Amino acid sequence: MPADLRMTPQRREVYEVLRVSHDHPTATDVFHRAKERMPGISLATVYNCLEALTEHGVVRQVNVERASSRYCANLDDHVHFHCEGCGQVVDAMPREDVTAAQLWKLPRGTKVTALDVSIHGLCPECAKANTKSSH
Amino acid sequence: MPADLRMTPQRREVYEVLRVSHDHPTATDVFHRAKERMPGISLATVYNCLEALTEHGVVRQVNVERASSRYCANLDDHVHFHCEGCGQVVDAMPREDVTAAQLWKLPRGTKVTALDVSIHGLCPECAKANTKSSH
DNA sequence: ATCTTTGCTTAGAATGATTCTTGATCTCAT
DNA sequence: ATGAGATCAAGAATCATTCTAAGCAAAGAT
Repeated sequence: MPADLRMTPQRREVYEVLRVSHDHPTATDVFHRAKERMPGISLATVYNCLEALTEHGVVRQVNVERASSRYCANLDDHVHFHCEGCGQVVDAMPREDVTAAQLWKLPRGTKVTALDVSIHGLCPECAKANTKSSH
Repeated sequence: MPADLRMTPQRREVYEVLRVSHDHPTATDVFHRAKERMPGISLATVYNCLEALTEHGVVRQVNVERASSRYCANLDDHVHFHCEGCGQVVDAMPREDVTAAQLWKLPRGTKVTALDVSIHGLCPECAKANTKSSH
């Protein structure tokens, strides 16, 4: 945990919710889960905590299209797969090191700081259901 | 142009604005530009037209973090580079065919329909300015 | 130990992008 | 022409998120 991030009870709780959740909850989801153990916490505080944690690189913000941001405590290098059937978001690990500059033509002198990839499609369950229902 | 997309004057104008714009305008940007030649057009109509055009695959919606959606008439396979310095969004073409399944581990049976990549960083101009100012 | 500064939390208001609603208008096949 | 189904415009509504103001709490200075 970064030294310059003051770990208040609220921040600790928000982080703990994310640490044990593997479903990429939204701020509201986090709020409801945190509330179970810390009934006084407010949604604004959850937003503040998520912002502080994100800025300090302790959690990742995951944006899918225009929907509410989701959050994730998995800091390993990974991308997100969004199932268009059931809406779930799951992590996908790279097969090997992938860098943007290797894969896309960028003007000479461009500095890449982050590569943000979302894969859209159907998870195995939805893909199967889809095949069956379509004949 | 898809046969099942009725090309009303408003849709034609919105499409035309995007065709001649290479700066990935937001819905509001498109609204202002369309208004110059079609003063009666409303923002709601621009949103409706953008939705219709997007659904028919004639334009692409580009989402950058939580900011307003941007739109783009470039249908070639490409990704978007976002400069954190000046905020511009530019297209980047793939060096060769890139498929999600090749690069990331996905559960067996996953069906991929779209790969959405945003590269964040500094464009050559901002990168240069940044280096200079930092010493 | 108390004062002060600074940052955190809270509730509620405000913002801003987008979507919805309604009634008018248009298109096109019958 | 006529009627069904789209589309348009204006404004209201929604929803995620951010801002504001006031109270609190911790860390350091006196």
